[in-house]
Amino acid sequence: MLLESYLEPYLHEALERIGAAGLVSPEFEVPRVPEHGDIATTVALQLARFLRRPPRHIAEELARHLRLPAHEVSVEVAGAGFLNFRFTADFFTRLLRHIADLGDSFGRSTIGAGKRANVEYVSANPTGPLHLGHGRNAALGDTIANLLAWCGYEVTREYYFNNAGHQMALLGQSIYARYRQLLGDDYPFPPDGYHGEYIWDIARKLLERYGTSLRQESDEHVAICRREGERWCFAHIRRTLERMGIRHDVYFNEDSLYHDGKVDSVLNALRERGLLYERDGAVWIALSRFGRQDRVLVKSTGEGTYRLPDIAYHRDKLERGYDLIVDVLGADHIATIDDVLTALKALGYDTTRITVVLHQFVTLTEGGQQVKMSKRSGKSYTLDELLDELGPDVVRFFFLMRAPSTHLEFELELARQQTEANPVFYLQYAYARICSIFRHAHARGIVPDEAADVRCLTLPPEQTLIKLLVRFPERIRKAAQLYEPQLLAEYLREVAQAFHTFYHECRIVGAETPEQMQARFVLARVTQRVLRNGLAILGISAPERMERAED
RNA sequence: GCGCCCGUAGCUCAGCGGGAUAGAGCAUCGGCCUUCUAAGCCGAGGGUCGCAGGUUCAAAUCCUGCCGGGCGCGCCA
Repeated sequence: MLLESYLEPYLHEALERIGAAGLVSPEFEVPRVPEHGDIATTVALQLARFLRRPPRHIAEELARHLRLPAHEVSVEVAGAGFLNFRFTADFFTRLLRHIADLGDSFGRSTIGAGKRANVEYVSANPTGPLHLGHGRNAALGDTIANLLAWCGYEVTREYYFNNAGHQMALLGQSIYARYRQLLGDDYPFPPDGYHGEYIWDIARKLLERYGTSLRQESDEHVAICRREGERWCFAHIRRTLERMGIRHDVYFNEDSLYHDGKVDSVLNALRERGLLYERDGAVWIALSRFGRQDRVLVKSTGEGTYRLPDIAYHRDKLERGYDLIVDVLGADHIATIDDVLTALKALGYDTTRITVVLHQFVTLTEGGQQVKMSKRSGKSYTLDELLDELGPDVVRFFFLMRAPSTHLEFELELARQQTEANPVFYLQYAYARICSIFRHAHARGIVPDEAADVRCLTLPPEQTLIKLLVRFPERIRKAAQLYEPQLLAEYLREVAQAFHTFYHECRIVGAETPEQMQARFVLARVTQRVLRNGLAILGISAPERMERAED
């Protein structure tokens, strides 16, 4: 239970008694320093201007009229007019008992119960391997989906697969050119073609499978290259994502929007609303009516621009009836996504169901110097190379530990360190250490009692840890509602820290009494669950043992 | 030129639905392993929260302007 919701009725009552009910809605905050109590309200400060009285006086009067159960909570007036509440140790141990009984459901909420959410992420074109930016997108999207699931949403994880259009044609042409070059032909490479080494790999595969039978240039042969290239790239992408523990529920093909008539349908709908016009042989959408720029939807060649299927795709997601649609996009989509949303709004859709999570770019550094190219391949770093070098846990954590809206500097030297410097190991170590305690107890024939009385946990390290654990559900909810996984990462660091401190000051096996030992087992068990489930939401493994690095 | 994001400790960043002494990690310095994993704990130093105005009882947090950095502004995706 939240301390706020516990206090609200008492506070409301006191406000009524002093004739100040309904003037403001009381704000609560968790004080930065423990001396200021467990939770504070600034309601007296908020009321000062309405009551035209010094806030300190209002606070004192409120304190006098608060009828709090003394065995649970006390109040004091402090500073300019804060009301600081301090709960008793007994109150917190009862909360601990409660959350221990919740087991693995502790942390889950029902704010999304009965609602369906769709989270679209990665959605990279199948024209090559995934890079760093895709990695950040993947980690963010997957974690946001996990967070929403913990809030009770029924979550669909979706990948929008851009397999129509110009870029794919270019992929086919690039592969075809390499294929011909492998045959020794002096065949020109397309000017904007894909230069990566993998294009040669695909061409070699084609050579193995088709021999020289594609040598005669034709649309059909280039189409074979395109198809094989798409298949190769997509398989590659899926493998990379699987290494990060990511699997989508739905792979939505862009070309299906054309085949199923959804592109035509959206064009018709826009035309009916008078939002389309022709100029220079192209079809434009009149977004300038909504304060934006007009854009081409159908090129004079008859091809759609990428905006057209994007609108059709988002319309399709809206039509599928999701209560919440989340798009995780890189900063380069800033301009276009607003066009899509504006068009959908013009079609009468409720676009407030769509939330766009934009993340900024990733720069890779090593010793403070920007790394553009991989030393191994000489090409720009791929996500696979990063996973090879660092493993999925470190990669995911580094992508998640910063707010999406900030530029992310991925420091290779720090990430490589398998020791104290690396923040991800700090969390995993706390978990492994707890597991070790239970192993140690088991080896000595001690059986932890899950239902033990925990009222004796009144020491500062014990109380600090309990107070932190209690906040787990609230932190998940906040991270989910703001789409900011780093809030959870930071919280888990605090939990790990509080546990390490507790560990150093309080023995479990070897406690003063059997009762104390059993109570501390319960505390360790709840901490273990919070760490395991928190790490699972971030998509990071919780190892039951970690070998100590050699000095 | 326009739009979005960022400017907080030597470095990387939390905090920013306003609140009481601005935090963490790394780096630096000093303590702690006959006891459940020292990948740990305890402590120290280090800040005009880019600058200037404004709103407020109260601004790192909200508003405006400026300065600095990133990204975007195609009949490319």
